[in-house]
Amino acid sequence: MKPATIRDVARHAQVSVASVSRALNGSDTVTEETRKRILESAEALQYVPHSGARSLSTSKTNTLGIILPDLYGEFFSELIRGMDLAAREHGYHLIVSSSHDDADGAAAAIRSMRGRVDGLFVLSPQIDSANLATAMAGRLPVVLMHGGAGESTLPSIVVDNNGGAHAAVDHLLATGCRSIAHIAGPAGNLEAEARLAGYLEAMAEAGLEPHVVEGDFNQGSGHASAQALMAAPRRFDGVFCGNDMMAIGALLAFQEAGVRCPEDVAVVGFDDVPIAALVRPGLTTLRIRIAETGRRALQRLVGQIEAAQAGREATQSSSACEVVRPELVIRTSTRASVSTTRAADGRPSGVTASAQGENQDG
Amino acid sequence: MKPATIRDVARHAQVSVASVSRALNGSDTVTEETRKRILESAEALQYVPHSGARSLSTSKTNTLGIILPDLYGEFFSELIRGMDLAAREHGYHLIVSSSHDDADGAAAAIRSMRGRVDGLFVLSPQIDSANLATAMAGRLPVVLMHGGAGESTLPSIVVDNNGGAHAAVDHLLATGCRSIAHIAGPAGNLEAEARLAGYLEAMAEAGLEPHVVEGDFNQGSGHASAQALMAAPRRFDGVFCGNDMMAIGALLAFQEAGVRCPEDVAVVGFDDVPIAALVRPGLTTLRIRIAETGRRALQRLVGQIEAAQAGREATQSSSACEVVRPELVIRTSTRASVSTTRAADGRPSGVTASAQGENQDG
DNA sequence: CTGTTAGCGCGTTCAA
DNA sequence: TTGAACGCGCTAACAG
Repeated sequence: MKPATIRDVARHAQVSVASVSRALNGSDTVTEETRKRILESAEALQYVPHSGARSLSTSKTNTLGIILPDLYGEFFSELIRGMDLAAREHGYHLIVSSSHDDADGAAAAIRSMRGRVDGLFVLSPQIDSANLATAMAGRLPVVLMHGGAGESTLPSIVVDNNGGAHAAVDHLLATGCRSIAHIAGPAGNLEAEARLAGYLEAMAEAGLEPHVVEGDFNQGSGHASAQALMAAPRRFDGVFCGNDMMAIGALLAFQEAGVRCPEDVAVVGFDDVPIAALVRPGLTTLRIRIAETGRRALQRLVGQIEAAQAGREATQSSSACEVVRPELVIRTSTRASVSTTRAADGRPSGVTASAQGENQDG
Repeated sequence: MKPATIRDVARHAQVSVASVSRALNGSDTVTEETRKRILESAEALQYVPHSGARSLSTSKTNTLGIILPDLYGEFFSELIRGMDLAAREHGYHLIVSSSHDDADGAAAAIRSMRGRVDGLFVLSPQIDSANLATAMAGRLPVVLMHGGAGESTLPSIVVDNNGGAHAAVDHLLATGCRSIAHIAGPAGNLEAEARLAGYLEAMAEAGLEPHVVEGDFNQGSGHASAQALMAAPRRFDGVFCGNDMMAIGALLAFQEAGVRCPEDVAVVGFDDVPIAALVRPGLTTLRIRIAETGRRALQRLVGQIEAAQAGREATQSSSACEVVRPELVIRTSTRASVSTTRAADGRPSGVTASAQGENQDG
């Protein structure tokens, strides 16, 4: 009744377990005849290697863990999708652990990964470097993917939120907006704070008064924040939202209130999740090639793991902080530009004018 | 340098490994004093139990596997989200294995799960019962979640696709449509085929000529199919799409072509993914409470596992095929109804009139 | 109450 | 080329 083990196969094939192991793992030197007999026995017994046991003896799980924060949405789906695609190319499985609203929870999740994974992606913005270091007793390879740009010495991939926010404000300015509000992400979230900081800086540089309402990165809060904005005495003709989901919520709120977009108010999001191109008006946003970033993160983690297995340290570049520069994608939620936009780094940006027809992924 | 093991802790605390195990697992009888000493040693050595090793000796991984098909999207994201939430309540981790476009790939993925998980969700519509049975050597608890309604004796959760399709056609009919086309999902996909069959039946019952174009469940194919529909000589005033993503693609295609929805053509989708409520016009669709279905599936799988650990068979109900009945959600992509709609099972349906204001999830 | 020992299923030396 | 024995890290009997 119970699944066959390697010893069952050995007995059936009249050989030792060592030979079975060798034959099945292809590598070593085995007589063609005995190998054939072993394979037949394995087939007959429907033998399937026990990954757990194998992991224990090889100290290699071929599994990677992902520590996610509480909030969910298209951003993380896309990221995981990109990672997953790359993972199977490299022969790895993915184990996800989400819903970590607090730092302790995330730390516990990280600890529970020991002996279960070969490496870890940490996406929880709540957990700070100190807690992380404590939780990481064991030198598990890791790739950090939460906001704090290079504040840790661990390998990481971060988005240039500040630059992206600047580009958003610049674009709104260039298209004629004079009074730009910001619907921010939740306080305490590093990504949200960096985007807010970028907004404040850009506004200060332009000599404009900032106007901030706090949301929580979910679509509902974007809706509510937009209503709050409309209820306030202060006028505005442009809104930069901390992410796309809030921007979509805002778009709907404006629509319900009879406020036209982009004529009356222009809206810019952040992330370029797939939905952004599907709403009307199409959402102008800062594109992060999400799935590709996920793929890239996976490559780096695998690189670390392989390096650790072989030599000592990973190649120099792999221990650095890689930064992803968002790209402004102009759709119809903002008006036509009247002057040249500048990229986050000051050089001419690769601005993408996105046509209506882009909505074909098939 | 290497992580501390239980023996390091035992040595440090001057006790045996057994005592350490007992102290850490809380259960047994240990003197308060020695327990305290052990905990201190564990703390000092930053000891973290090795889940892999523990799994091997307890033959319990506390991990559940999910075998996903190739296509990704909001539907699966939502489902996984629901599962994940429930999983951590039950103390389980989730390991995902996606991108299985063919039956062999899915079977291989299932095999590779041995020794890695305590149970499995199979969502790949490509794998048939025969292959599945072969791959499942080992009596691993499983919950099937692909279209084939009850064709297997394994526990499963299936959507009443046929009934949902009937409801969609009935609704279009009730709102005055006379010529209803169908954008179908990919051939070979059980869900897609069941929805197509339901459409064909309902059309036949109404004495109408069917009109089918095949898509692939992605948004792009919905866009292309709608264009194909418009290019064809045959007129139509309603479209039932195999899923929401294709419906959204179709919506955009109509918009681009200047065809008004719902005035010129009414559109109905299937699934009620989160985006469905966010596009304009709001998409009328058949709601599957996706996250909740995921939660339910998890409960059933855990129920099976616990039953297998304890007694013999799971409770009778857990080995059955549970069916999820989609609920018609009327938004603005279809016109106002002029007569009463009937539910899939013939009784008055719990039709939900969804207001504009529903777009607040916060 | 605690320590010793035997597996869990597999990879991998080391002899033969 | 093959086999016997050990170890991966931990839990669970069985003694003491």
